[in-house]
Amino acid sequence: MSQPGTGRVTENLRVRRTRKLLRDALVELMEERGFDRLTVGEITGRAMVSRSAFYRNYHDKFHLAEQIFDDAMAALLGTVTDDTATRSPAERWVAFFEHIDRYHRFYGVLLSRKGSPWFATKMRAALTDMVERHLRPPAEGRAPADDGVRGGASESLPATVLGAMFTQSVTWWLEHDRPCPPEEIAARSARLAGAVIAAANGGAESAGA
Amino acid sequence: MSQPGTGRVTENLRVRRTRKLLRDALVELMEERGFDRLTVGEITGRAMVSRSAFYRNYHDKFHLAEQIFDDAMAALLGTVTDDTATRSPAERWVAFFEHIDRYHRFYGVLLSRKGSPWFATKMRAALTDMVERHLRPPAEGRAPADDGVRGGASESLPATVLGAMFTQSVTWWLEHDRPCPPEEIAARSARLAGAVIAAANGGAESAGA
DNA sequence: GCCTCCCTGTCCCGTTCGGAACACCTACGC
DNA sequence: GCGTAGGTGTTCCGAACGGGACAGGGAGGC
Repeated sequence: MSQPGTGRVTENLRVRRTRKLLRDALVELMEERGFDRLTVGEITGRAMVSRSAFYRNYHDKFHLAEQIFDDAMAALLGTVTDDTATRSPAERWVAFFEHIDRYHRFYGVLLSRKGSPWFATKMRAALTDMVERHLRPPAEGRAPADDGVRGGASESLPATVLGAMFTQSVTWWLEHDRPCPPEEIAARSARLAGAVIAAANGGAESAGA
Repeated sequence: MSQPGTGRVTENLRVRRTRKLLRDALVELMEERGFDRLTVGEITGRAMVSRSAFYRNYHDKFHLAEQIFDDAMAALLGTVTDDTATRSPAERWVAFFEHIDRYHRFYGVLLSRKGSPWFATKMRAALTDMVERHLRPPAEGRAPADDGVRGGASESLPATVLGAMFTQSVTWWLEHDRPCPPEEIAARSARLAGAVIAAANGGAESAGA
C-alpha cells in the first residue's frame, strides 16, 4: 500500500523526494525525446535515483506517467471546480486556461506526439467526467454517486462530445503556440460549448457550463 | 574521510545526489535572501534533504558554500589553464569571461553583497595564485613546488595586485549587468593587466599573461 | 538457426538517510 | 534576573535506498 495514490498518510521525505526527482526527470526527458523512446534506466539516471528505487515506487514508466498526469488533472479540474460560489462560469474557464498557460510546456509535451496518445485519452475522460457533473448538478436529496474516483461508463453523448471538444481546444491552442491569450481561448471555447449544449437541449440557449 | 574534497573515489550515487541537492538549494536561496540570512534548516528544506544528512556531508553552511565555490574556481581556472598549447593568451581570456558569462547568476550572487565578502576574498586568492604561476613559468629543472593545493603565502606584489584587479573586473562586469560582451571585457582586462606587468618589469612591454 | 546486446522486473545485502531526541547557545521579551 | 523561542551540532534506530546480481524477453546481426 505504498504505491502512490493509495496509501498517502504524510509520506516519508525520502519517498516524496524520490518521486519528485523521477517525475521531473520524466517530464524533462519527454520534452527532449518523447515518451516511448525512453527507458527506465534513462529516467533514473537523469533523476539520480537507482533503478531499484524506481521499481520500489512505480510499476513501470507508464505508472509514473499516470501519477504525474493524474495530479496535473486534479489541479486542472480544481481550477474549474474550486470557488464555484464566488466565481462566475466565465472566470472559471479563464482560470482553466490560465492553468494550462502556466504549465504549457508540460501539457504541450503530454498532448503532443511525444506524449503517447493515451494522455489525450485520459484527459478527454477526465474532462468528460467533469462536464457530466456540471450538466447534471447535484440534485438535492440524491446521495453523491461518485465516491471521488471513477464516474463510471455512464457518460451522456453531450458530455462525451464536450469533453473531446475541450481537450481538442487545449491541444489546438498549445500546438499553435497559444496564438491568443487565455481569456480569448476561454471565451471561444465557452461559446462553442454553449452552442453544443443548446443543441442538446433542443434549441434552448445556454452559455454557462 | 568522506568529507567532500578529501576522499573522492567515485562516491555513492546517494551522497552525490544529496550534495548536489544541497548545493543547488544554497545557490537558489542565496539569490533570494542572501547567504548570511540563511539557516541550515531552510537549505535542507529546499533541498528535500534531512538536517542530519546535511551534517553528515558538511560541517556547516560555510563548508557547503566553500565546496561550491572551490569547484567553480577549479572550473574557472580550467578555462585559462587548459589547452595552453593550442590557444593564444587572448583566446584564453575570452574563455575565462565566457565562463563567467555562462554562470553569471551564480558568480553574481556570490560576489554581490548577498554572498558574504569571503567569496571575493577566496576568488582573489585563487586568481592571485594563478597569476603567480603564469608570471613565474615552470623553469626547467625545477621541481613543481606546489603539489596541487595551496600556493603558500609567497605571492609577489604584482601577482597580488593582478589577482585583485581581475576579481574586481569580474565584479564590476557582473554588478553592471555585463554592459559589454565577454570578448570586450576580456580585452580591456588584458590591456590593464599588460600595463601593470610592464610597470612591474620596469617599463618593458608585455601583454600576455 | 544462434549469438549478442540491451532492457525489464525482482531479489538481496550493506550503506545512507529521515526522524526525533538531545544538550548547548544566543537573542529577545519582560 | 528568568523564561521562551529558535538555531546549531550530535547521536541513535528503523526505513528507504544504491549496487549488483539474476532470469526472462525481445530486436537485430549474420
